[in-house]
Amino acid sequence: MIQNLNKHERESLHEALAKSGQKITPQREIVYTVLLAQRDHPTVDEVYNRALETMPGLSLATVYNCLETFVGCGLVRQVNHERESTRYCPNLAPHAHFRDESTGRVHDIELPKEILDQLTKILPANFETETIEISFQGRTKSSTQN
Amino acid sequence: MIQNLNKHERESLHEALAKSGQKITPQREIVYTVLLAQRDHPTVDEVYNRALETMPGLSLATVYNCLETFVGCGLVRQVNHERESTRYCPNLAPHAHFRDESTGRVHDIELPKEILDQLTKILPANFETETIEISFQGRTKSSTQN
DNA sequence: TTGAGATTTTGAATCATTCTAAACGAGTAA
DNA sequence: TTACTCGTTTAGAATGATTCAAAATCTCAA
Ligand SMILES: [Mn+2]
Ligand SMILES: [Mn+2]
Ligand SMILES: [Zn+2]
Ligand SMILES: [Zn+2]
Repeated sequence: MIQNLNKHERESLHEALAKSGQKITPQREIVYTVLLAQRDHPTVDEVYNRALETMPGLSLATVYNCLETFVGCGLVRQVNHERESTRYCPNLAPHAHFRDESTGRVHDIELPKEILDQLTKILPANFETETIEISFQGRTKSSTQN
Repeated sequence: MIQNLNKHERESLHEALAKSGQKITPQREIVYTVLLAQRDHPTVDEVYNRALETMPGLSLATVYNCLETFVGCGLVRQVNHERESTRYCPNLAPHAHFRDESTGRVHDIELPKEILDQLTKILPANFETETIEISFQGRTKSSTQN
């Protein structure tokens, strides 16, 4: 089963929501809990099915709503690969994503600040960046499968 | 109107198709011509509408087919941003994309080889990359609008 | 306790993309 | 010429993730 949010986690949820004038609700709390519990970049349906175990009446639309809210207040990032279902990531550190094409799994890749800096430097002077997304596609060699 | 392919362009089209055992057809030639004529990363619908001016009977399904064929033989790249329609890019040089959020336009950003090299170095040893995608979102300041 | 405003819920609508099956066309063998 | 093969194109239906609309619930300040 899924642990509750600890004090610090509930704090950042509350703070992020409050900052954009929104409330903590049981549904939002559970959806956020699901995201933190297993950091495998779940799709909406995966979040929905995991959350159902804790709150059987929850609706899919609400999961869409909650996730959209979280993205809107900067608590969570969307991760898109090709045309697949959007995935969600609560890791707020700057990082890239690696999608293993044989398993479909998405891994976080830590992103050195210096690379981000270099990247913004390749832009023409009048281009102002708000976000940068970096995604790798490939395979992970066996051995100790990550 | 749209120029025909020049000798070199028709050559790379023929070669790329032949390499994967496929033929040049009038439809493929026109779709490829449309892509080269205006390098603004058109969507399928945009390609379709531009191609219709030259070949009125062309079907949308065929445009999907042709573009998929081109992607499959490495002639063209798909460009995805968020959940929007897929766009297509015939620029084979390594490059990133910048999406201007106020206009929706997508610009090519030249990508120094050294940055690509550095990027592959941040991966764990057992991660084998096949593709890297880098995309910026932001705005272009006015003045001489690019 | 009440009313306003936010949130959730259900089910329908959207729409880019994919699928299906029939028509077509170029090339080849008979 | 004719018939056959196989890849391609076409029209239209199906799919499926996401969004929308409207009614039901909830929250919370007054
Ligand atoms: Mn692909
Ligand atoms: Mn967005
Ligand atoms: Zn992530
Ligand atoms: Zn491009």
